[in-house]
Amino acid sequence: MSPLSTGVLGALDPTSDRAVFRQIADQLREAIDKGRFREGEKLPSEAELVEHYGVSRMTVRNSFSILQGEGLVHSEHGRGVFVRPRPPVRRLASDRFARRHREQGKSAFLVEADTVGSHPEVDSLQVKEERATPDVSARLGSVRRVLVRRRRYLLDGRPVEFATSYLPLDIARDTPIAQPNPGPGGIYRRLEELGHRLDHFEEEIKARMPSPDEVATLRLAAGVPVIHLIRTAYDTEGRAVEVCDTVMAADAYVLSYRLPAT
Amino acid sequence: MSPLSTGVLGALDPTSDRAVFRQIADQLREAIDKGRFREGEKLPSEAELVEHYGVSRMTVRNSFSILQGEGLVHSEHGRGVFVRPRPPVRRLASDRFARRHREQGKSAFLVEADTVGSHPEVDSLQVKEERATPDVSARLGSVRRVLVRRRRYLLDGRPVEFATSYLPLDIARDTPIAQPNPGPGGIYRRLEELGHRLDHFEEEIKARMPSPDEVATLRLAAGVPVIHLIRTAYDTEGRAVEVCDTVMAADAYVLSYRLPAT
DNA sequence: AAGTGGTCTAGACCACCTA
DNA sequence: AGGTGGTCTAGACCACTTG
Repeated sequence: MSPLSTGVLGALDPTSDRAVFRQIADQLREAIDKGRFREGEKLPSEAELVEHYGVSRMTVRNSFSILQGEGLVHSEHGRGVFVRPRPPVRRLASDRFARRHREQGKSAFLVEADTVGSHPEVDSLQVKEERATPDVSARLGSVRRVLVRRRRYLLDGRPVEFATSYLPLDIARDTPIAQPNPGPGGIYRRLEELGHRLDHFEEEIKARMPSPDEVATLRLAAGVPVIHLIRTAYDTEGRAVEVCDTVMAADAYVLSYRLPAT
Repeated sequence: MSPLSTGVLGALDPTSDRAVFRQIADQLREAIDKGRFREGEKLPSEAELVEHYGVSRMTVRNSFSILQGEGLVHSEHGRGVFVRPRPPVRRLASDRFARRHREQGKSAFLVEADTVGSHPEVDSLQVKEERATPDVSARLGSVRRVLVRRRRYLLDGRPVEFATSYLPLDIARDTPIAQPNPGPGGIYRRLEELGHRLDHFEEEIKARMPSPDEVATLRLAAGVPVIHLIRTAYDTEGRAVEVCDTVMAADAYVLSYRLPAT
């Protein structure tokens, strides 16, 4: 409630063509960018900004709404509007499916979380048989029914990724892959034990805004896109043996790939 | 103005806890998802929805604002609110930097656009020397000054990507790379001619909402994230010879990568 | 109890587009 | 000219958080 909390903000330019609520958003954005408001810090309240700029409350709220859409701030009912902190980031390296990693006991997700000191969890585990969607069927080579494995990954209690694997029934039915816990090394190691020696993976990446479902599942803040990754695993005979559809909170990931120049 | 244009929409549930503007957004979203409103089609006007639901205009506008944030619709001043059409997508394959492509005459962007029948353009070309930012310097191995090449790529008149390349001065100064048009095969081919045989590239990918600058440069619609890609090129001696920082309209791209399983 | 953001109303004037 | 969205006001009541 300090009268100085708006001290870093300037005045409006009444001669400008730019809408008032955009000018206010511009000033707040600049203040955030310049570090005048730090991560996690509370911005001036709506009432203070109404007072400072001499505008109506809806105008101030429109400004906040812009910044929220840009993912710069988030609001907490009854508490205030805060500069959104950057969450810890999960880096996915291009060697993450190397056989040497599979040959260790734990799954890639758990191993990696340990090395960065985060607490990993997997929940919403679901394994069942379903009819293949046209897209999955096309990727797996005209398969009718598939084994589906869904699971959600969390780091330090925060959901970061929701993944769904699809495997042809003739490969996966009545194998450890159809168990909720497929055992050490994960399903890729089981596939190799079943004689499907893995050759390579193909990953397709898109980014988009989340659906309301995805907002709920990943507990996404406003202004956070998702990375939608579809990976297909091929064995040495050129057969697609798994499709994995993954939706990731974009603010929690950096993907990295190595490309040959030859 | 047809009284039937809201025919696909239901009634509000006054007993629901869900805010009215969210209920309206839900109904519109569902209608769009089910194809009751097609791509590019106009939604009922604000006035019609005010009439249909018996709410105030601001409430209807809040609903539209949700859908806009999700990238589902876009508004045109004086015309209406429309279902946002999905633009044509540019697919980037993981072999896009293979030497065989460099050895052809044209740049990758132009070749590829031709094959999908789009009209490619490059503008805002800018070449100059600058001090390296800390991040670029770290990636290039403690380089102080760099040659900077900026350019914007367009497909069929639509900006889709804005790229900035950084090269160490000792490599690029007084070479064709410092020319606005570096010649056939692009700067990667020039680098090889200068004795820097390329070994591999590393790409780092993030997704996030665009800054206001990026919205302007790429003419992004509301609710469209950007893919931020940073590529580093390494020569056979392990030296980083170029860093390319690229911001792409996420709705215009699918990236694809091949990962080894070994 | 006081302060905060969340929702909603009922107006107003403007700029833009189509006809 | 009439319809459309863009901006803005001045209220109101509510739900949530904090002291």
